[in-house]
Amino acid sequence: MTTEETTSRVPTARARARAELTREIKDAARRQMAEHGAAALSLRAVARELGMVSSAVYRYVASRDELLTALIIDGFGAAADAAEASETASARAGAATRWMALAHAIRAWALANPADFDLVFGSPVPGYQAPVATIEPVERLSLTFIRVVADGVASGDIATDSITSIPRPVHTDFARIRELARADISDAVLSRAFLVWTQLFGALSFELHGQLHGVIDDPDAFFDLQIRRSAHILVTAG
Amino acid sequence: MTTEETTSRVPTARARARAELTREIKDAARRQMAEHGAAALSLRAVARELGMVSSAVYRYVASRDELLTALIIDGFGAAADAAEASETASARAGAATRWMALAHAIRAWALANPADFDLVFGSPVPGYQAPVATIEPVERLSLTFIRVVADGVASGDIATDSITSIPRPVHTDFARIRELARADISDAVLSRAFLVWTQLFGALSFELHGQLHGVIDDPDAFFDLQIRRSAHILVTAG
DNA sequence: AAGCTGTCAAGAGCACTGCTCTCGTTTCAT
DNA sequence: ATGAAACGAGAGCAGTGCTCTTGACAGCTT
Repeated sequence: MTTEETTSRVPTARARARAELTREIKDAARRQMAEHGAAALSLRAVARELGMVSSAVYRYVASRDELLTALIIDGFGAAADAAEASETASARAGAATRWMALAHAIRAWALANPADFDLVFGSPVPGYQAPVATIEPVERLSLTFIRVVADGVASGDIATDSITSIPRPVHTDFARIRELARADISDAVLSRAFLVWTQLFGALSFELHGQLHGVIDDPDAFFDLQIRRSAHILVTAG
Repeated sequence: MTTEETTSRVPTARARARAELTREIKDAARRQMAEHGAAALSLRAVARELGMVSSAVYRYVASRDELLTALIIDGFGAAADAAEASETASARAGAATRWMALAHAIRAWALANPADFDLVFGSPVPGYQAPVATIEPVERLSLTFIRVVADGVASGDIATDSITSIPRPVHTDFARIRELARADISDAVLSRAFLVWTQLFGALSFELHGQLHGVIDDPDAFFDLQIRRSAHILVTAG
């Protein structure tokens, strides 16, 4: 993080020790973040856990924010990876099936890494401003979804109703997305796609933040039902 | 908060001063929370703003968490109030119209009080655990929504498809909600209601957390479109 | 009117945070 | 072998929530 690697072929003992320690710091930070939340991540606590003094950690990590950023990129990259894996695994299936697989993959990741989820989709940590580098994995995740939709449209799985009138400014936004994703998805379908996409994260937010407590006892079954409905919405002309 | 009021009819000068200062503390805290986020709320900063020393604030507020709780209840009560107001204002309209009005009211509140939104629906503040008292306004908000749905079912605005098979555990959960809300809403409709409800908060979360930046330039138009779609989903049998 | 009681603002202090700087030491490359 | 770079440790600054003590004052009772 702080310094440049030497260009020697064989990594020196120091370099290896450095890589090792950097990894340990990230691991400890990840553990703490998972346990006490991202906002409570403390460099001093990380240092304590590793049996070193706080200032020593700064040899490996420039700042708390930089560490946070690294964790975001790693953690969220994992989400994008999981999504892409589910994508390729069900690539031959219909659009509805693929969407459900994708949604379940994202949920599994979110349940396993709630802190990462909050870091990207939740309220931002007070002093922390997520740098541009963090949007790359988010974009990858979104594009995975858009690809499912585009394929569904191409294969005819997703009905393309043209009735719904799309307001002018939204049409402009949608046109840009089409261009960016290089996918020919009609405004109506794009709007349905946004609907199920935001619904997914709304449902995850509710589940992760305990909003379902005392209301829904079986979140798994509930989520599955919800996502089946959303798949139907995505596929069927409204 | 800390001490008991005297039982005298006319409030003494001291009691009035106390009430006044308590209000000022809450106001200042609310301002700070709106500006820097809930997690960054600092009692010392509040004290500074009011020109007093930090320890003096503890005469009026037991702890930072208690202050946070008070702000949640107040702020979220406002949301429930706004929702109920929109409810009574459009009580004679159809279910779709009422739902759209309710959604817009909730969005308006969320945009005006993003910190409160995060405090209730976002990632919890590190050390803070929301006490039970805070769920009362949340429940009020949910019940307002359920009433709209129940009325829509009763009036025939909301189609009651019975085809969709609901898993056993979810059926049990739904039955309890029916009983709790004293509303006769079929499983299928209830499931649709959950869908649009979570979609609403997913959309708000995306908008409030900047997830739409560079993607959607006109959030107002976009939200309106989304909520029209969700109204259609709520009303139409899937 | 005097005195007692409880409330008040203020300050010092504890343990914690992120972060910087300095100081010797160790390691590596030349 | 020597000089530079990297390193761990420690002190220190400014900030946080919160507690305890102190001295001043208001309001009620006698």
